Amino acid sequence: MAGYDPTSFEEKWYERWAGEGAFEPAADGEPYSIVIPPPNITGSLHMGHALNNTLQDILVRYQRMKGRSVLWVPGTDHAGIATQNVVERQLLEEKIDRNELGREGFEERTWKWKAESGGTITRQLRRLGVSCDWSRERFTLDEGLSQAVREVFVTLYERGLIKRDRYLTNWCPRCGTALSDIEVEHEERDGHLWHIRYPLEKGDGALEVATTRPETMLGDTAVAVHPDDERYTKLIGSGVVLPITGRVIPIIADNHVDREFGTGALKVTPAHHHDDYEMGRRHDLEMISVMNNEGCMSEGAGEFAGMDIASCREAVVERLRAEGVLVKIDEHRLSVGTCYRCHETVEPLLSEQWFMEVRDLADRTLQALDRGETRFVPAHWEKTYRAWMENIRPWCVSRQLWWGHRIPAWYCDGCGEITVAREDPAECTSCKGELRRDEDVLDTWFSSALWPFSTLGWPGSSEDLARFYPTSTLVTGFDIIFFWVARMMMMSLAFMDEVPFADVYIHALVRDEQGRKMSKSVGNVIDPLDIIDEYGADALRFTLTALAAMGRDVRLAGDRITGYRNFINKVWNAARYVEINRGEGDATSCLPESPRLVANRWIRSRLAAAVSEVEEALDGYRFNDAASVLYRFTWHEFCDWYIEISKVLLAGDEADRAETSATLNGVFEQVLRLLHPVVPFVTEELWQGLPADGRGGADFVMQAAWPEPQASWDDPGADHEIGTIIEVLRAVRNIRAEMNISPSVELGLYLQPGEVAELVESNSALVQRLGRVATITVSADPPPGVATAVAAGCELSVPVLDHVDIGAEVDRLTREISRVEKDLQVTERKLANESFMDKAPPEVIDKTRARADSGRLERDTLQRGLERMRGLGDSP
RNA sequence: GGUCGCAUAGCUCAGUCCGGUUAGAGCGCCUGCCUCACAUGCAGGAAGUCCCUGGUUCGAGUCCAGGUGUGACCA
Repeated sequence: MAGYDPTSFEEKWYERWAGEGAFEPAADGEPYSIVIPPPNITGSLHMGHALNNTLQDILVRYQRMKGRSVLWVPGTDHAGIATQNVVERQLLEEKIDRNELGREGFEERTWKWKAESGGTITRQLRRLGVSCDWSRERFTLDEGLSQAVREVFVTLYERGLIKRDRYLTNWCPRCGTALSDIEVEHEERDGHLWHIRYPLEKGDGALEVATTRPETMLGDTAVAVHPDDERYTKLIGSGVVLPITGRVIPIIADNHVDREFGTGALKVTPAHHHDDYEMGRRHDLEMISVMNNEGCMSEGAGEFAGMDIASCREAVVERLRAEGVLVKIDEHRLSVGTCYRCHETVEPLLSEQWFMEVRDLADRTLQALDRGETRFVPAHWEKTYRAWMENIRPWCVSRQLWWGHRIPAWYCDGCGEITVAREDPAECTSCKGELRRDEDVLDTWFSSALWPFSTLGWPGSSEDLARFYPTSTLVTGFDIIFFWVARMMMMSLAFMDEVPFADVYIHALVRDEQGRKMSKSVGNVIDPLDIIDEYGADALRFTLTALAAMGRDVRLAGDRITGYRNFINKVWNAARYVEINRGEGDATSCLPESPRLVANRWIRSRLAAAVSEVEEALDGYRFNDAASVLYRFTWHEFCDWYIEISKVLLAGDEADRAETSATLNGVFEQVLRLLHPVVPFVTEELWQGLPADGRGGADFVMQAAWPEPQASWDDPGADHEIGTIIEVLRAVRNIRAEMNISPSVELGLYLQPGEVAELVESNSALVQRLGRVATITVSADPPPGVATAVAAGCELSVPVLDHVDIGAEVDRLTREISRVEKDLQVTERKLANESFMDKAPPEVIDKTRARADSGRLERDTLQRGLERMRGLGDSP
C-alpha cells in the first residue's frame, strides 16, 4: 500500500458506485428523499455548492447505511436571465443581434450552448462524491417539468390566482425585463437631495419640495403633505404650478408623508416610484410615464424625450436653475434598487405583466408551520420566513425574455379575448379569430417552485411521487428562503395539498478567512476544484463539515484544510498499520464476541460511545459535532491509544494476539463505516482492503450497514481501568518531559499501594512499554530523589536523581501545587457556604466534597514531594 | 427606521437551548524526539477580564435587563 494519494482512487470509486447502481434507491426500506437545490446551468461549482452538497451527501449516505430507501434527485435550473445573458454576450462577440436571429434561432442557439456547457456543474459535483441518482436527473425545461409548469399556470389562472394587470413593476433596463420585488436588491449610494420650489397656483409664494430624482418631476401629478403638518395645512386642496411643464397639480394630504424628511412636502410621481404609486391609487391621481423600457425618457417627458436618464437629470436641473426654482443641492445617502442578476439600477415602470396572488397560499404555509408539518433547522429561520410571508405582495411572474417557459396565453386581436390553455389553441375560443401567443416567459423561480414534485413525475402519477413525496429534508442557504423555499411551500400546498419537506436545514454562507464573502472582484475565491486537486475531495468535505456549525458562517482558511487532510492521512496510515499486523490465519474484520483483554473491551466500549454520539449529532443536523467526534475518536482514542496498546498485546501469546488482531480489524472496519458519510472515497478505498469476513456481505462500504453497537459493548469497568492506565502514563510522560529526560532512558516507577497500583500491576506490560518504564514498584515509601505526581488519586514517583535539575523539579511542583490550591480554595469555600449546603442538590454537594478530598490529597502529596526535593537540594 | 444574529486562547471557532468537574478543539507558538503505521508524525507545555454594567440564584461563560461593538436581512 503506497502513501495516501486521493487522486489515485477517488474517480475510480465514483465510477464503480455509479456503475453498480449504488446511488439508486433500494427496493426496501422506509423512504428517505432529498431534492437537490438545482444549480444554474450557467454556474460552475463554488464553495457554497460544495458545502450544500456535502451536507446533503452526508445525510443521504448516512440514511442509506441505516437501511432507508434513499432517493436524492439531482438536476439543474435553466436560469432564465443568467443564461440569456451568457448567450447574448456570445452573440455580441459575433456581432449578432438577438432580434436578428429571431426567437427560434435564439432558443436553438441556447439549447446548443446548454448541451455543451450546461453539464459543467453536474460533472464538477461528481468530483465531490455526491451520491445522487443520476438516472433521475431533471432539468427545469425538460418536457415533464415544462408540462408541470403549464398545468400549474393554467390551473392558477382558472382559480383566478394568476391574472394579467397593469402595475408599477421593477424594470431592469439592462436585462430588458420586469423583476419581482425580491429580485431587487437595495444598495446604499451617495447621492444628492435637490430642493425645488413649486410656485403656488394662486398668489405669491411657492411650496418647496425635496427629491433625490429631479428628472421624475416631469411626471409629477401631485405634491403631498402630512395632514397634521401645520406648515402646510392651509395649502391642502390648492394647486401648484409644476416648473418646466407649467402643468398645475394638486396639493394633497396623506398620512404616509414623512414630515421630517426634506421639507416635509413630497412630490408625487405615481408612474415612477412605488410609494408614490400607492399614494396615486389612494388619491386617484393621474399616472404619467416619462421613461421607457430602454431606460430613456419617453414621449411623456416632452422636450426631454429620447434622452437617457442621467443626461435628462442634468438638463432638468439646468432648466430649474434657469427658472430660478432650484433652491439648493444637499449631499444625501440614498438606497437604490438594483437588479440581483446584473446590478444595474432598477426603474419602477408601469407595465402590463402577469401576477400571481399569493396571500392565501402564504397563509396556508403559515398554518402548516403552526401545525409543525415543516420544521426549520435552526429554528430561528422560521421567524424570517414568517415575517416575509406575512407581508407578501403579489408575485410578478412574467419576464420579457426568450429563455424559459413561454406563458401559455393567447390574445385575439379581433375580439380581445385571452385564452389560457393546457393545449395550444388553434383559434380564438369566442370568435374563432386568429391568435397571437404571449411573447413572455415565466420567472425561473416559478418552475423551481414545483421542483419537489415536478421532478418526481407530477402532473403524471408516478411510483416515485407516491413513494418519495413529501421529501424528508431540504438543505439550502438562507439567501433563497424567499426565492425558493417559500414558493415551494406555496406551490406544494396548492397542488399536492402537502408540505414539500419535513425539515428545512438552513446552512450559512462560506466566507474567506477574514469573514468576507467570496467574490471574484475581491479575488478571494477559493475554487473547490483546486482544493480537490490538491488535497482530495474527502479533505474538502471533512473541512466543510467540521466548520458547518449551525447558524454560523463558515470561514474557510487554508490551514484548516491542511489539518483535515492530515487527519485523513492519519486514517490512511492506521490502515497500513492494521494491514501489516494482520496475521495469516486471522483474516477477519469481525469483532470478537467476548474479548478477554481489558484493552480490547475498552476500545469496543469507546467505539459504542462514539457511534451514538455521531448518530445524535447527525440526527440533529449538528454536522460539526459529528465531525469533531469522528476526529477525536479516530485520532485520539483509536490511533493514539488503542493502536499503541495493540503493539504490546500483539506481542503477547497466541490467544492475546488473535483476539487483538480481530479487535483491531473489527474496530477499524467500523471506524471506516462511521467515517464514510463524511469521507466516502478514502473509506471505500481502505475498506476494500479489509478482510471480507466481517464486512457484512456488502460490496461497498457505502452499502454496508451503519454500525450498531450491542449493549454488551458498553463497559464502564474497562473504561475505568484503561482510563486509569492512561492517566498514569500521562503523569509519567509529563515528568519525563518536564525533567528533560531523554526518551531513550527507561524510568523506574513507584506507586502507593491501592487500587490504582493494582490496575497498573495487572497492566504492567502496557505501562512499561508506553511509559518507557523499566520497573514498577508498589511501596508506601518511595526512595529519595523522586519526582512526584498524582494520577487518578494515586501518588506516583519516578526516581530522577541521575537526570534531574532539582531546581526545575522544585519549580514544577510549586506550579502544580498552586494550581491545585487554587481550585481547592474555590471548592472549600463552597462547602463552607451554608446556603450552598442547604440548597444545592445532594449530588452536587457529593461531587464537590469528592473534589475537595482529591484536591487535598493531591496537594499534600505534591507538598511532600516538594519537601523531599528541597531536602535533596540542601544536602548535595 | 424594523427584525434577527454574533462577541469565549494570538487566529478561526465549539460549549450557552436545559446554570453545578480544572471552560474545550483545530491552527499557530514553545520544549524534546526521524520510537519498527504515519515528521501530513510522536510526546509534553504555555496561553482565557468567556465584550461591559447591573439583576436573578447557594452557584452565571450559560438565565434576565440595559449598554457597547459588529454583521445580516427587511423597509
